Amino acid sequence: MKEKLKEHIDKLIPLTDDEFAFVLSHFKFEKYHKNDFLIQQGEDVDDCYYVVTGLLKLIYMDQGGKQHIVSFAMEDWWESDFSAYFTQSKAKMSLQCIENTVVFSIGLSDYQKLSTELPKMERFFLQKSNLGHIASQNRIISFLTSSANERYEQLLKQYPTLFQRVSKTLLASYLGVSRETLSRLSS
Amino acid sequence: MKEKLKEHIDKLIPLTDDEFAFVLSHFKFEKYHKNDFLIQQGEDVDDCYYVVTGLLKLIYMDQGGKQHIVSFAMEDWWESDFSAYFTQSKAKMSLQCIENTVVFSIGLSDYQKLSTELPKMERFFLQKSNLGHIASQNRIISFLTSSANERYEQLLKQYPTLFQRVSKTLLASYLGVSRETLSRLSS
DNA sequence: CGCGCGATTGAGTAATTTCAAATCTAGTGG
DNA sequence: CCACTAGATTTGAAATTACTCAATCGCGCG
Repeated sequence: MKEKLKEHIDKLIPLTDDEFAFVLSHFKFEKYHKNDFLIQQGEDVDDCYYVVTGLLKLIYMDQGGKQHIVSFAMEDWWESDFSAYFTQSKAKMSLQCIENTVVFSIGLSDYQKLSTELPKMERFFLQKSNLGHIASQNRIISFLTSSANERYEQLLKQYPTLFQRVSKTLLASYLGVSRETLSRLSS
Repeated sequence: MKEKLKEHIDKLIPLTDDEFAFVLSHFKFEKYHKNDFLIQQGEDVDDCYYVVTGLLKLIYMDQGGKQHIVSFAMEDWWESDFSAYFTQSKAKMSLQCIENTVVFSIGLSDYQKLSTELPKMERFFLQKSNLGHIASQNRIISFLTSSANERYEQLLKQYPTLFQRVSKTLLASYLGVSRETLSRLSS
């Protein structure tokens, strides 16, 4: 478990064993079961999560009670309701397990302490944040330029494993179409 | 001009005058005219831009030659094709002036040097990147949960000044609808 | 005045939604 | 092994929404 996190960080910013031990001391190791909530809409967001194994969904519930998948968080992903996390406000989204999931979590004060005390980690978080920003922008581009059908094909190409792990209903909710429409798409 | 940048950074991370002078030495000061390109799709992306005054559009052109507005960059915004910038690859998007625009620009090596030599700035860039990520996610949520009509109203509420500064055609391209459809929306 | 550009309107077509019904699938108990 | 059920998926049909292509309108500017 620890090794996975170390390798993950090392890919961007190589750390010595001592440095990694220091990093690790800021994290909590947690296991959740399918359908457990890590974050509940309307409540405080204490932690940011690194997914070791399992699968999470970040969901936004609209006024009509309909759920929308803002993001899937797979192995090696970092996820939270970042807006609520960084501003210490109530969650606008929920983070829930699709599968049993193992994470490392870090509270905001530890996140900041770690960033300050080990500049390499601030660099790491900066690069991760940039990548997250870029990923979101690519999703926006796919909404702007592609039909539901094309978005579906892009998703399958990019994350072929999702196909086996989540229901079509959830995929539809991620793509922004009704489950009936998704069911009628080609391929 | 310099004062605007300093105030902007100070809002998140207060700097001494000496520190700011050091920061500023990494930036270039540039003026562009309406319709000028700061970044051209397919070419190298040398810089990231802070908009002092003016207005930019970040556009993605699809296979059919249709332009899509990924983002407007107004006063105090940071913009670039971040993917191409950070990975030193060719631009997938163009950045073009809607109005005459004044910017501070910074090359990647200066960005990295500055981040390393002045940790406060790495902290600043991290916070900015987080905010950018959050903004993109909110835009995704509005695609998932809202009709074209609602997205239009949200945009007007959030950036009422845009309304006077850009053509309806561009607004439509930002919202992901045809200009004819936008023209038929209420309000 | 007349040109050009952006915005609007009209009409037909295509895509998507909604609601309802039918089908499929996996797990359970007889 | 079969019947049964709950949940997910698919299909059908009507209604809505958005798109495209074309024509028209409105206005600023030479």
